[in-house]
Amino acid sequence: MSNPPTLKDVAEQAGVSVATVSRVLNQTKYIKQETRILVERAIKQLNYSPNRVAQRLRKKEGHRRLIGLLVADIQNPFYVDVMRGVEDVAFSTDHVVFLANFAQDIEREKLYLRIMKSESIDGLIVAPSHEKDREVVQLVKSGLPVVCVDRVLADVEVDVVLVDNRKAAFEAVEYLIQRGHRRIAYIGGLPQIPTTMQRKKGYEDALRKYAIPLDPELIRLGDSKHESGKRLAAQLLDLPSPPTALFTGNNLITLGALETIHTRKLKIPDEVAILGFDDMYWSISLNPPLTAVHQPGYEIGKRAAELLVQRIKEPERPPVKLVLKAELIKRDSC
Amino acid sequence: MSNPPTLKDVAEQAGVSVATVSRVLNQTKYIKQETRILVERAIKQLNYSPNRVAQRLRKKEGHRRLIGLLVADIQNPFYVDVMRGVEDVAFSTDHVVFLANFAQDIEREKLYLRIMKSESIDGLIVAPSHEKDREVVQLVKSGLPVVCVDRVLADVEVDVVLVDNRKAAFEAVEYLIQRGHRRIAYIGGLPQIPTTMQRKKGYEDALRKYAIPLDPELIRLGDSKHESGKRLAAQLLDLPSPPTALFTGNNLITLGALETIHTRKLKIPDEVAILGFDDMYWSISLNPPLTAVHQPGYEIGKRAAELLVQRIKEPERPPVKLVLKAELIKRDSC
DNA sequence: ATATTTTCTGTAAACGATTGCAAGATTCAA
DNA sequence: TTGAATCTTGCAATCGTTTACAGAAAATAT
Repeated sequence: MSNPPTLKDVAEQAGVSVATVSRVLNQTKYIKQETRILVERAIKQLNYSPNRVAQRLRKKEGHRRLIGLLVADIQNPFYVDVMRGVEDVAFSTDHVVFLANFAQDIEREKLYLRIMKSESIDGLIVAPSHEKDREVVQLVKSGLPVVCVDRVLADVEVDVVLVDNRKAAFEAVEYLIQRGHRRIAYIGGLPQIPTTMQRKKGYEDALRKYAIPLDPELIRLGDSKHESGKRLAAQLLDLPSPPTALFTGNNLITLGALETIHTRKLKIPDEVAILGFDDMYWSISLNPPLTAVHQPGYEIGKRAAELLVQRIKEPERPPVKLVLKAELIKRDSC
Repeated sequence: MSNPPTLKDVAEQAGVSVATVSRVLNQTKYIKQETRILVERAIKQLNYSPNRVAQRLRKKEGHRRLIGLLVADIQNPFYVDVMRGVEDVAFSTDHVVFLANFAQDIEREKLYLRIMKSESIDGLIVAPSHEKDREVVQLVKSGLPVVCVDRVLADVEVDVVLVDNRKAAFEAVEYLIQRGHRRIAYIGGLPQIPTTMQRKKGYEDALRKYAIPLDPELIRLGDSKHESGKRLAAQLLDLPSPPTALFTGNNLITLGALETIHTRKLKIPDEVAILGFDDMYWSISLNPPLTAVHQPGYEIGKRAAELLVQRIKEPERPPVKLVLKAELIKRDSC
């Protein structure tokens, strides 16, 4: 109903000018005790709090900064961890995060990028949907502080935080081979996502090292979501000569594949083994406890946020590539 | 580096006044074809997009609206579903959502409410941390369109979307009793959260109906997080006369309790049964497939967003309470 | 031909804050 | 008492938009 009180309202209530009120709020020196008290009382009476929209418009160097966080899929627990990391840093460094989820949808990503830009954010953390993502590249070039997480950007210098996906995938598949598997399938996500291809390369590296022929039938790419994991796992298991082990390219795919295996009442790992990229904190409660590649999602988010905060302060610092360690957690699914 | 182009830049480039550019952008009639083309070309050349901060400051009505979504815990898959529901509606009705997660921390909730308010959002969807949440009540009273999800607010009229928690809990516990359990424990979340208490009441209703004495030892409230589920389950299992079944108050608690049970290598449901409030789409892949109360999280979010959009358009509409159906999904954990 | 209506465009005042500048009020020294 | 130095405040411009108002140009009517 009634609009929130403005500086002007406070000024009238206190009988001073808006400038004075502003100065009280911004802790400038040279304010008489009396007026300060007067103004503070008025602020309390009206329950005034400054309009950040106006502040952002006016100030170049605002106090509490706005950082955008654009993630690929909020349903994926990995990104939830990233987000928590970002948020904790933001909170403790007096930043606010504007989160958007584009659900692996390129159109939505574009829209949100436009919106973030025009919300005049002070910096952006993003997992670009592909290496050449034009919109993101343009944003970087325009001088906006940007940090990429999980996925890299080609042809442009930018801070990035991720794990060595190829190596992690290699180690995972090597482990499967060491456990005696020869027919190993890879279920990946969207082909344009850099991690999908990096993990595929790691998978191929491992097969090559052990001289296992690559069977294209055993490589299936989907859309990075639960449903595609379910569907592709079913396709693979229906093969005349089905794989004995599944290497699944992300959390959601893993859960989808598990669902297929369970509805078919297959025994893991005896009838089919599974190893997932991305761990979940409840992996131990899955049936059976899942062997998985653990990416430090929270850490990734935290580091990315720290880099961003730094870059906002010091825009000319040369870009950094931070490669964190991924770790294979051995449990009982293979 | 270079600041983003403004209306003024476009105007200069096109050789017209800023007003004209603005009119082209806002599709006003009375624009000559020639100038329109001129302006559009300039816009494209400069890759201009309007500054929404300035727009929000200037306009009261008629641009892409900003709706705030304040959730209690982004790690909880239930809220992720809610969020997706909200986001889908927002997207298709030309709204933008500003998401914040207060991680069950009252201080953080307060901060984010302040921030949302001063970001001049057009409406808010929130899961208040307790019934009398002063900040939220004040926001409602100030006339800001607000919709509560999952949790109610006392003493104030406001749109709300939730399930009948007491009834759902009652049915769940009744089911446990029918399966032969007599010593049933309840592990709840934070005591000040309305749902914690509603579910506790449902639990007590069921015991009372079957004349099972209430043992206060068997009721444990924690902080709604994974870790507390883990810890409280351990306490319960260490009791001289431990419960034969656990009724867990939310997703994260359920996963925590499962972890405890699994690290102790106890057989579910023979040695201890478990029934969780809140289902997860991968519940079937848990060990064993989890029996759980399914709340329609996506639907809750969707309905809440619809109500909010409606209320923004028509602020005087009387408040609505939408009670959706929760359903017990019977699997193998009890 | 002029009068009237309809198109088109620019000027300038908002929106709610911050801030350089200058003037008025105090204090203090001489 | 006077002059300088130090506080304290208000005026007004500014950030990037939208929009009421008015004036100019074109189209139409008389």
